[in-house]
Amino acid sequence: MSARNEVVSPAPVPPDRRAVRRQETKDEIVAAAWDIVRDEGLAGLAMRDLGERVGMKAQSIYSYFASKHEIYDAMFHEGYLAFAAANVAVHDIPSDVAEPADDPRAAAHRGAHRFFDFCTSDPVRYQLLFQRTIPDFVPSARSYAVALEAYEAMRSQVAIFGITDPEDVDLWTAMLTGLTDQQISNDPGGDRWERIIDRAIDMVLRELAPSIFEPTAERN
Amino acid sequence: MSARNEVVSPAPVPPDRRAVRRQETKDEIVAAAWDIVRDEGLAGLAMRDLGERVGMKAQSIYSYFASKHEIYDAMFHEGYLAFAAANVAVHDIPSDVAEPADDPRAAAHRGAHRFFDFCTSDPVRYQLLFQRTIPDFVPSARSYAVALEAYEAMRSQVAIFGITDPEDVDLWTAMLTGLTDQQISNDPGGDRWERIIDRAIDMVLRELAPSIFEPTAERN
DNA sequence: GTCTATAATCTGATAGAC
DNA sequence: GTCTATCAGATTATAGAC
Repeated sequence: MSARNEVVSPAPVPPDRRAVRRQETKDEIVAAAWDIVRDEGLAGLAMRDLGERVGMKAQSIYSYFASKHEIYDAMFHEGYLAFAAANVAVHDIPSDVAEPADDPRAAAHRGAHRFFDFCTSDPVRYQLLFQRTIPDFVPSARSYAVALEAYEAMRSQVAIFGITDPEDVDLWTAMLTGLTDQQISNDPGGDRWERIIDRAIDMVLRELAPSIFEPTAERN
Repeated sequence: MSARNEVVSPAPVPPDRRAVRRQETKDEIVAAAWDIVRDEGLAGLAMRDLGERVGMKAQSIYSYFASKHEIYDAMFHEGYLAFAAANVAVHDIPSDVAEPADDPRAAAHRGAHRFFDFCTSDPVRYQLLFQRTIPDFVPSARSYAVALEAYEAMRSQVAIFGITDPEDVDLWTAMLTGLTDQQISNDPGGDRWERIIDRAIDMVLRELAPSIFEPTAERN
């Protein structure tokens, strides 16, 4: 990331302190943007407010981001990195605790709750990442690549449960986003749809991977 | 559609022509607002553009609506009326054609497709009615009542399929909005999730109302 | 009921001094 | 890298003439 070394001191890998500092400030700006957006809504991000929150004039932000869209893009990028991390984390859970690590049904339930929690914990992020709600915003190639990676991670994730057919994957995602969406839109802060996740997941698994429910299921 | 008679002549109930005219103009403004919003996004509604589209100055609109929010509210109101109408329409379909009118499974499939079509045919309307995306907008009591009515209509609708338990209804709505949402967000204009509606509905019915699938199902 | 005029404010973005 | 100054325009909304 900060690979450009401008001044090479005696060290082998001299971190360009200029670039590091710069990146820190950019991160700080993006963090402030998230704060604002959570308060004012996704469309309510104004350069003025943003500058005020990081302690500089709005115009100075243009030293770090060429436009407002570039800030949205950085948020999009960051959001999908977080999403991918949340999904991957499903793997490294207890390996030999209560439930066998390779119990696909338990893994499916965990995965569903992870996704649900990730989305409902930050509705505005959900809006930015998964709904097309900012009219002109188109993610950059770099950010879009991260989004695709995250989707692929999810695909390989559900493949563990035995869901590989594209239509099956679509049914899975529809069920999950449906629960999530209803929770966010109709019971924000509550748990009305969270309560029925396990039931919904079992229903879907029974449809898509019934072998999971067989007494001594031998996968594949 | 154009059922309102403007000139009544010797009729017993003289419609206040002033009021009628006024209502017509209000309807025209709201219709123009929908046009703009479909082009520019829900947040992209500007009084200037709105005035231009109906052929008057922006300021004149304030003779009809006290604020921009009142226009959003009128759209919300109109949208839920349309939603209720679309749902109710499920009843009066073929009564003695191919499928028996009281075949709950077929009725469920029809209802699902109606909802799906209603939503995907106008994503911005979907956004206004079902997602909280305009930060400050809160529907008026009058509009909210219509929204509740529409929800109740949907409830009595699914009751026909044998879905009455609140949690069951929530699972039903989650599945439907999930299919809808994925279609709008990830394949706008396509049919990737539309294709799996019937399968998804059967899956849900098998979970919520399995008796439907019994050879000679006697309901209740 | 529609207009002109205008208030009062916010918008994203640029130029150039330091 | 941050600032001042400023552009060029948008926004919603009100006052008051006609």
